Amino acid sequence: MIEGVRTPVAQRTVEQIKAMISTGEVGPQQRLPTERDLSARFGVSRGSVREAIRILTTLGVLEVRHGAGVYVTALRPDDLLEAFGVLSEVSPDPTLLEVLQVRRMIEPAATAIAAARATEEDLNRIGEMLDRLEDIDRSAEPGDSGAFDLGFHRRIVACAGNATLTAVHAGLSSPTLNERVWAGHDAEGIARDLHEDHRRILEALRDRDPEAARATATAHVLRVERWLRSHLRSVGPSLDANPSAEGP
Amino acid sequence: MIEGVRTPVAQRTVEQIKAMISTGEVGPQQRLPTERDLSARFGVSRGSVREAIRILTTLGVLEVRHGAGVYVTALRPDDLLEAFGVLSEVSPDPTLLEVLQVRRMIEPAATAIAAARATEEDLNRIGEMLDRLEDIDRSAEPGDSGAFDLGFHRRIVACAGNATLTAVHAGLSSPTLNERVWAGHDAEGIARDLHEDHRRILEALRDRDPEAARATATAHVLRVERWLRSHLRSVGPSLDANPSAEGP
DNA sequence: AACGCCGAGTGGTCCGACCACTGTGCAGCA
DNA sequence: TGCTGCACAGTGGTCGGACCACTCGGCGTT
Repeated sequence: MIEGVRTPVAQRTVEQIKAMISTGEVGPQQRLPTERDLSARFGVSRGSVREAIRILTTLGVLEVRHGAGVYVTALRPDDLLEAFGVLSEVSPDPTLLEVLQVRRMIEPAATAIAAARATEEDLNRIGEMLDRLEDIDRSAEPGDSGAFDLGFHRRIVACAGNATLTAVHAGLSSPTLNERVWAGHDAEGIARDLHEDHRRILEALRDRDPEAARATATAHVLRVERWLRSHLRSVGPSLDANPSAEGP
Repeated sequence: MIEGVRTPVAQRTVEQIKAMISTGEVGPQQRLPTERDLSARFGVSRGSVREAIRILTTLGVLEVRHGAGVYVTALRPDDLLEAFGVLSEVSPDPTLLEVLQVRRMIEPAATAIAAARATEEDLNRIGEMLDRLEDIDRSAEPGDSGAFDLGFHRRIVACAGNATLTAVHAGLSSPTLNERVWAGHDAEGIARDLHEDHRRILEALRDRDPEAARATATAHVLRVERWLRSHLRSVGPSLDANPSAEGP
């Protein structure tokens, strides 16, 4: 008997709930039966149902509203790739280099597409973000500098019109990663270079020039990558802390 | 109390466990205190601790061994991106096109790098896999055809030597996705084209020609992408995004 | 008609008990 | 002496019930 595999109850429950979604018994945005009902229906304890729900919530498939019920998400890529962020939170430093290398593959391509697809309004908003970013940095107060840098790149990628791409890119460029890359290394003159990169990227977008967009984006990521590589050895391996309070 | 935000206990526990890892109290591969100990230490119930552990397990940070204890994983990218696969399991069909578009960005780049880095042994194993794939398809038995197709591409990407890239690519090319793309559409003559693509890619790798590798890989993914696009309409819209983003 | 209160129902948390599995050390055997 | 095998203690896995915190809709007041 090869048989004899004991599937954990919680795991089995996960499959059953996924099945409910696959078969269409509950569709996206729709409400699931109550924990107590599911418990009775599957013949398992409520605690096990809760663990299953926790798993699917972490995976971005379900969404729990206290006092209101459990709902299936829209199942859009940004829902399902939400958990992606841990990568840049707990990974050892050398992995950050790998992450940047992956960004060097997708961000230029995305920027090139954005050059062809971005609307005037998109470009204006990207420009505004860049203005604010430079204002902040000029005022020598590195407050949310990273947040706007992030916003700049994300908005560009979003212009490519591919939600999956946007979500993957978001996972590879979390605030935590940015923080870890620049931790304790403000200025050093590289900020000016980065701003220049940003301006060139924006120009390429305004020119509707995909090739220029690709090239400038590549150069930008490459600059960060090289900077990080040269500064990694001096700090040694570490796992960053992360008291990240969720916003929206 | 200025405090007004009520953080769920389980969520807080997740942060506390992550902190234990961040501070180095427990390192990769090491064992965590028992659920009961953590329960006492954090002043929360064992059930809540379990939910927190479930979350971190889903994220690939922890690993549970029944009867032996809870361990921190190696925190390698393939651990942390394991959950990635759900994307291609529950996503609506249109998302599959987006996924392929992302693959079109990273797979050619990865193949180009592989052309420069693959060892002789790598190339031989890739070649063998291709032989088996063609054997299977020629025998008109589409059994594990998909598995070998997957293996072929994954092995190439692995040659790029970037674990993060490998993990991301794996998430974007799961068996489930392959299955969904080709479901019920064996042959149709496209199989021959795909094999030809594969051979060309392998030739480029053997020639150590990154540009050729990039071009052939792009052509290959593009072929799949176009095929899928032309076959998606025939099945009609499945779970497409809906305009009902209203709150109750 | 508009506002505000309240209660039923939902998820959130806790407790204590028992089951299933693992690893280890001791006892028994060869 | 050396190995085998079993029992035990400790761990995660599951269960049931109880109570708390929150949401929401309906009912009453104004």
